Amino acid sequence: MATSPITPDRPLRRDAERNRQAILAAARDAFAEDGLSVTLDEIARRAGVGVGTVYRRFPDKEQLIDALFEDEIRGFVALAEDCLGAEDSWDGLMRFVEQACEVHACDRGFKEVALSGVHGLERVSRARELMVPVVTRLVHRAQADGKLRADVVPTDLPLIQLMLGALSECTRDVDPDAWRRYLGIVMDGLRAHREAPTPLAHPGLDVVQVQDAMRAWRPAAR
Amino acid sequence: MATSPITPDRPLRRDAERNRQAILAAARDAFAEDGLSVTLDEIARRAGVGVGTVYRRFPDKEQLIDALFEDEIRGFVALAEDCLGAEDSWDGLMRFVEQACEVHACDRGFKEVALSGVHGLERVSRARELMVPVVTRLVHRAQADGKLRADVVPTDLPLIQLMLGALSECTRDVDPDAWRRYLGIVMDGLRAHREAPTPLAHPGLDVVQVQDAMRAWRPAAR
DNA sequence: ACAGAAGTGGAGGACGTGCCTCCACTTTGT
DNA sequence: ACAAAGTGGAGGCACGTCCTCCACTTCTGT
Repeated sequence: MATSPITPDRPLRRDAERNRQAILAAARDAFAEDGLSVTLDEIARRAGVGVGTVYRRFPDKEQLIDALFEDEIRGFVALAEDCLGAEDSWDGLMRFVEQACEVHACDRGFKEVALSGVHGLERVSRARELMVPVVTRLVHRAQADGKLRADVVPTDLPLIQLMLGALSECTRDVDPDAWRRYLGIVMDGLRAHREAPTPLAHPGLDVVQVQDAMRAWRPAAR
Repeated sequence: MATSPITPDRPLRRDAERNRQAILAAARDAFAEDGLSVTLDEIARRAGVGVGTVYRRFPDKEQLIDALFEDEIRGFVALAEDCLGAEDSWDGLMRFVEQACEVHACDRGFKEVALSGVHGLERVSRARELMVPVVTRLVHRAQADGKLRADVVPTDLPLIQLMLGALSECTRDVDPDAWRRYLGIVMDGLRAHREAPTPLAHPGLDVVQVQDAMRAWRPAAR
């Protein structure tokens, strides 16, 4: 028994590694389109492999999520740090919230990982925690400049994201950019001073669109 | 065959009518607490009757919902009309949105019937449609007075409700009135003019509360 | 008081959904 | 060419909801 029969980190066989990549790619797409609730069966179907293969590579969905989203979250943190460097503190904050909404609007999986707190293992949670200090500094900087109303606190931002995310979830099929309109309204509410309303980036929906959006709204289950 | 053996509108036997009322009351409570997704089995349990009894009285859940919520919606329309009578048009609008949030926050069933558009039969849908003209007038009146920014449209209101509703769904167990804070921010965004921020009615949440709220957030299923 | 109509309850069947296992088979590397 | 590695997908399991069914109980009119 000089060498154990299975070395834990022996590289995968070539075909197996190819499948692993296919699974990751399929999962990324599926999660982005349909959110984290897609089944591993569906991911297998998209990747063109059997369910068994998926389960061998990723013992459960959480590990697949963890592997996929750690990088994405870190990338997003970097993006937030970039907003800290904007010359105008309000623009930086605004850009941050807008980009967050953008990502949430086109990647449901990311949104769920970022907002929900229940998904992901250590790696993702640790990455998520990196957000806190950056957001705090974004808020305080804009307040120090007198641009952001003094009575908001950093923890307001995730909740505002949550509101806009819920909206964009409903309007995604009706008018995918509708959230920009409501982001405009909320941001106007966040300004410290403002004589006139800032023009809204997006037109209002008509009655039929609102009806369809409402139909898309699903109450939290159970 | 002078009289058919079963007259369609013969009154129920006394005990049956008592049970019917118990079912309606239990359903009202259950829907308010847990939303429309409660099972008829659960409603039966709460009413202290068997499932069979519930199914005999209300062939399916929709009819039960229809029977329950028609009145509630009409009552709410009346309340909206009342806001139209407020001497200050902005206060009227504000009161309307606030009351809507209040109802949504403490009666999940009502919120789902009012917002989702998929529940309820004719009676409820007809009642829901009564809202449209009232909301339109509330908005136009506040705009005519120069209080509400000119670029909002009546259809913005349901979507704003939806945003705040999503938020209040998440924070209900952490801080049931947290929605008031974000309503304050949004309303400030809706004002046509405003030098300084209007003081917020509710303090911000701390980091732990936000974490718990996020944990409560459930992405739209499937 | 009694007959028969009306009403009851809740076990359990039908169905749907998602997770994951298992093993006869195929592919790869040496 | 042969063993080790990898595969696929049918199907088992667990769960949850909806709703039916019928032996039993309760009511009501006479």
